Amino acid sequence: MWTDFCTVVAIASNCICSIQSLALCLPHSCLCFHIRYPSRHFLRHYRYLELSISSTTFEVQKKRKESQNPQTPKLHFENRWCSNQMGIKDLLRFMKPYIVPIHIKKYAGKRVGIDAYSWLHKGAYSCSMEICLNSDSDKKWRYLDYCMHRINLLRHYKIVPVVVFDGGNVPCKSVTEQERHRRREANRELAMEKLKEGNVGAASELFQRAVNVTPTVANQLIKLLREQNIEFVVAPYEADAQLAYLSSLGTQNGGIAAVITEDSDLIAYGCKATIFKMDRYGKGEEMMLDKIFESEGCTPSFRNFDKELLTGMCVLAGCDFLPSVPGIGIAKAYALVSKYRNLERVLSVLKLEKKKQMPEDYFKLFRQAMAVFQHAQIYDGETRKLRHMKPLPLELLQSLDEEIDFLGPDMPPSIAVSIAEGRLNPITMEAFNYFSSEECRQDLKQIENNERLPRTEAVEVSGKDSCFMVFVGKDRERHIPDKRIKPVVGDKNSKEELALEKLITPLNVQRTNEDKTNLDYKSIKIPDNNPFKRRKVDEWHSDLTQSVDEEVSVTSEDECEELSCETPDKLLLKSSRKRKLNEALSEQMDNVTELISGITQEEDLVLLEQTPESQKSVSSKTSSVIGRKRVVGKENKRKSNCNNSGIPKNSILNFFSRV
DNA sequence: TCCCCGTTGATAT
DNA sequence: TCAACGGGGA
Repeated sequence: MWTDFCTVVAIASNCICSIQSLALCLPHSCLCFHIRYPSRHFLRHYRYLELSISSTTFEVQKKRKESQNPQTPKLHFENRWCSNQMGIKDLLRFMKPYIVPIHIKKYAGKRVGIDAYSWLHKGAYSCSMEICLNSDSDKKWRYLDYCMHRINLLRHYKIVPVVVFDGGNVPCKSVTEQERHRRREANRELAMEKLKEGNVGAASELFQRAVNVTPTVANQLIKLLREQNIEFVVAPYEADAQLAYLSSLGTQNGGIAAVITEDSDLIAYGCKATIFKMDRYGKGEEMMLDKIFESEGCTPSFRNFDKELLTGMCVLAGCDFLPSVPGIGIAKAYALVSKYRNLERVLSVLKLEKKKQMPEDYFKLFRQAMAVFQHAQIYDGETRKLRHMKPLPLELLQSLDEEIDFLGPDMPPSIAVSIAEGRLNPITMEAFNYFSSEECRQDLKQIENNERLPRTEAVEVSGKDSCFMVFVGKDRERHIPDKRIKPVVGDKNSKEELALEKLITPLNVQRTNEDKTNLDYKSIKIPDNNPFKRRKVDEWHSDLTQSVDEEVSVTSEDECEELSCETPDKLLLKSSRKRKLNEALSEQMDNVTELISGITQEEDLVLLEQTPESQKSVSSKTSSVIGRKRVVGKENKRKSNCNNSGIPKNSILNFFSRV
């Protein structure tokens, strides 16, 4: 409503207004916005747009910066209720006296939480166009390299990374989320226009603003983490809340010593130690909560503050869940809280001072925002259930009229577990395919060939007293670490299958284009991008042995390529020769082939045993061994690929190649 | 005088 | 995305 109103004002008054303000306010449907939304270059050179309206069309004239009249009346657009603010406004600047530069090695031997989306977003900048266009280029996976590079950096310093992903959207943040989504979409459309015009530079800048890190994108990282046995959890809602909760736990209970993030919200959540702006070498800025409350003679002083007052100050200054009252910034918020030391009193004073500018329901919204920071829904890894960070006191419940859905709706434990373990998309509630990328590629090939393919689907089964998830599809048991998630065995008349009424994902669902290309991450193996050039001799040695193995793998790859590079005629001739040879030998070699198939199955089993769950260490030395195993595994899989392209699986050629 | 808030250039990816 | 700067309202 507000944005529509602003647009009407802008057009009706035939005014000249700041183009950035205009961009903030114009609604999605406004043609003028789409056509004239400026590129950064445009913004630098043409500061104002003059809007005039003639019967049916808009005319937009550019005014050069140099010729602008400083007296030009500007419409002041406030779009406060569509906050694009990330975290608490100006909090880090305000807290500067308490922020100290550190190196991540300080946390050697400790568990450190990571806000995964902050890294995913940064990583996505380098390949934003590829992600937006869903390109087939390998560049699309750069964001994974970025994240794994930093995770490897932590592991290098003997830090145990605990990666935390965002889950579903919290209802009270939905306005902010919608606004962000709308801007991304607008930028994407403009980027496409620029691309059509051939202006790749402008398009790429716009794609950077359009890139959206979806749970599907994040799930690619989850797959890598799972393969490397790196601890991760998908929060039911806000990752910040989950991280703050983990930071409140002792190390023995799965707690973390610090959080690496870019979001100042962690301070409002009461996180004990937060590291901001960690760079590629491990340098960052740290803020310890205890030091804030303890330090003397430092301004601003928080000696008389407690966690609640600090959170209150953050909410007053404006956060993702509630924009600030006009005229109240971080400094005013601090002054008020410091003076009255009671949030209710601060609100009463504020109401007297800012009567006109304060929304009627500000008190309620303030309490809700406070409740999000103090009582957010988090996943309890021990009980494997959702719970509140801090239990909701009765008084608070009463003051909120017992409406607590703004914290995010409750969900059955089985769904919470599936989300936390990265098997269920927390937004669409569709099951992720969590096979390895190689298997997915095989599946996709089969889909492309219109072959019938058993799929894995998450299905909610409701009983009288229980609700649990089942997974239907191939290799079920192997991929289900959660014992409560029951595999459905292929008996179509089984009771379970009859009960599959509430399908979370329809069985005939097609994989989206996004899913399809995302499954193709060819280097799902450990990205070898450790930034440290000086390494020990034994590391060089292990690298050398690894490189020998890689050469083996490259050779087999070359062989495959050799096959694929043949002309179709030659290939046909080759395969027909092989087939004839097979047919001739197959009859005589029945017993042998049975033996081979036995070997194949056994080998497959060996491969299965080398699933990531079996890896017990994430140290660099072990990972090189794991890497070696995986290379061998990869080689085997490649061989099976080659088989698919021409040689029957049980053929004698297979046997000889094995020997 | 204080400090909110819009603008701008720099920076990283 | 962030820090710095300056205008302008309180």
